[in-house]
Amino acid sequence: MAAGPALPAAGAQGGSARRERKAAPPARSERRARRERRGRAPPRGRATCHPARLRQPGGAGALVFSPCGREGGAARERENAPRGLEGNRSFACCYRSFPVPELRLLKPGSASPPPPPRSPGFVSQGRRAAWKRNSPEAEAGTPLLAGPRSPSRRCGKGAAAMDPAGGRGARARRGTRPAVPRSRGAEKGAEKGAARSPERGRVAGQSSNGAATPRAPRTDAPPARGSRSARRAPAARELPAGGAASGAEAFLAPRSRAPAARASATPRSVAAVPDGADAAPARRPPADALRLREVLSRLSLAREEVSGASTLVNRVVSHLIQAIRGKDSCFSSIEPQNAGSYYERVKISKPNEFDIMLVMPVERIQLDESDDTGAFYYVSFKRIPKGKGWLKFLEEDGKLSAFEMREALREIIKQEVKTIKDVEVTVARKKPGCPAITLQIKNPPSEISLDIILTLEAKGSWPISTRNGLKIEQWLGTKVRKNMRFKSPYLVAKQNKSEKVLRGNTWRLSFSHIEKEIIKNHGNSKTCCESDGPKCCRKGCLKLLKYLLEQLKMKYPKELEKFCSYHVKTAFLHSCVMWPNDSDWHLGDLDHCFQRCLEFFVDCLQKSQLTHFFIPQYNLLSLEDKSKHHFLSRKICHELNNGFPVFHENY
DNA sequence: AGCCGCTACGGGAG
DNA sequence: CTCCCGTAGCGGCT
Repeated sequence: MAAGPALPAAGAQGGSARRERKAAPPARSERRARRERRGRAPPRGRATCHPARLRQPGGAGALVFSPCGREGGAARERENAPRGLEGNRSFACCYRSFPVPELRLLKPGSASPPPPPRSPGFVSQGRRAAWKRNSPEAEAGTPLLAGPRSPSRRCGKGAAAMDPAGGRGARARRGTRPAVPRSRGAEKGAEKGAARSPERGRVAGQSSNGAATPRAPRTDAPPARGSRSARRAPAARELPAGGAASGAEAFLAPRSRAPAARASATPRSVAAVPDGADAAPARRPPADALRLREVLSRLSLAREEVSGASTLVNRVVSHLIQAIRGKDSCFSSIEPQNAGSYYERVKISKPNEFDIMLVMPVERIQLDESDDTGAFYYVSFKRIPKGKGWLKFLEEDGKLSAFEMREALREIIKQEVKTIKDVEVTVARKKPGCPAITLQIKNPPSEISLDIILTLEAKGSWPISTRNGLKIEQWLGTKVRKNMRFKSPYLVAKQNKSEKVLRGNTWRLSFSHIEKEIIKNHGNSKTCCESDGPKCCRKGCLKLLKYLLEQLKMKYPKELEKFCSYHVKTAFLHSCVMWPNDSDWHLGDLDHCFQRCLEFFVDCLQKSQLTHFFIPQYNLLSLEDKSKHHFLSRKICHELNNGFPVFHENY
């Protein structure tokens, strides 16, 4: 992107009325312009909405899906043999082994041209400031419990009266004064907040006292208003004939779509012809979609719980970071990086598990594969960093000992948790082979589990084993993929169990930071799930997948102990690749999309083949556990064919 | 140059 | 809609 004073901000280029409105305060637009001149990406990199990005699904995604086998061993329908993958190497390469969905691709001539590159978009750097802000002092005024819930959902006035004290001046943030030039020290507390731009959270014409302008209930499809919708129209017009339905949808088996389409607020054409006998087992009553949504709503995190848990976790983490940095010169450069489902916003049920990576940048290291998975490595230094205290973690052969490093960190943490006041924290017992140091934080009446993961940021390019992974070109774009691969790969201190002698010197590649980025920016079009953009059900599907596995694990703890949420997350990411378009994930099609993900996962289980999303040669389902994979696949099929009874069971 | 206070904004809950 | 948390950039300060 050429820099220059005349360069329009990405948001303006995208033509979003909302963004232009947001850019109104002079201070901010000036900042943005300055940022652009300095060649930086716009905040969060999501401001660009290139009409051509909203292309028709010519790349892939059109499919017909047969239901999986029934409980009891009915043969799976296989009449939709894989074909049509030619013309799309990435899919052919990675997904040819999935026989059930049939990817019918448009001919090269009819396919849309490759999408224009997206703006870099991923400008992430752990910022210490954020962590400092979460210090106990900053949190002191934050009440753990929000005020009583307003009886009405539109709680403008009531909400304005809620908890006037609290962290970061947020309560007063949406004042009505225009943005004023910043001056440090002069504006504290409410003043500070009042100085903020009032534009956010308000629509034109809304009264300043917080009373909401009456409006129609929200639907899945935002009404055509503002310039965003208008600009989306050309892209829609590019779609193949078939009205509002995308090219992909035109191919979709109508079987289980009919109810979903009814649930969708967007009028869409649905093929009228049911597809024969295999339709029966997976046909869902129309109420299914509603029930899944009801399940989803049960899984959302309560605000008070989030508030309480995040306060505790942030307090503990910021304390530990300060202490660890000061204790050992080797760890002085650690940066916390939030990871895992809570920070990906796909945590379900309770905010009781947090993952924090403590990232240590390391330069000039050499990675040697420790086995043929392509995931485990020995780490050694090409040149040992001076004065950093690394020597004590090196073995005789020069390999960096993951075990020793983690133990050193663990010792520091064990000492430090004792000094944390007001919060009761204990270090959990070691779990063999687990890269995390798990802290238990008392949060009566329950506990929060905080996983601290020692992570090396291996400055340099990704190992060769990842070369054909991350096949997101059709879904997120080639530029996004390139930018992601520009980021350093991470390594976590994880024992490779396949080693004959466990010496604790192997490190496993970790892509938590990339996964988080993908899940937070999951749309094929950049506006997916933004407040004015179309909502998709990708996250909903992932949450349901996690919930299903969680529930089944509760029901069959012994049989399913080997499965973890990373399996379903991986299957989900593959699903996103197979159905790359936002039109494949309409919010109203939740049940259909969820089934599709599950059927893909079941297929992986039946074949004992679930490819690591970033390391294609790495199979997450080891062949030794075939019977367990089949067990889970049978249980999932049972759920699929019976309306997910396990969602309504309590364990 | 790096730290840190501040502001802005997205996303999710209610 | 508002509220709140997480995230990220700006810019003053050291």
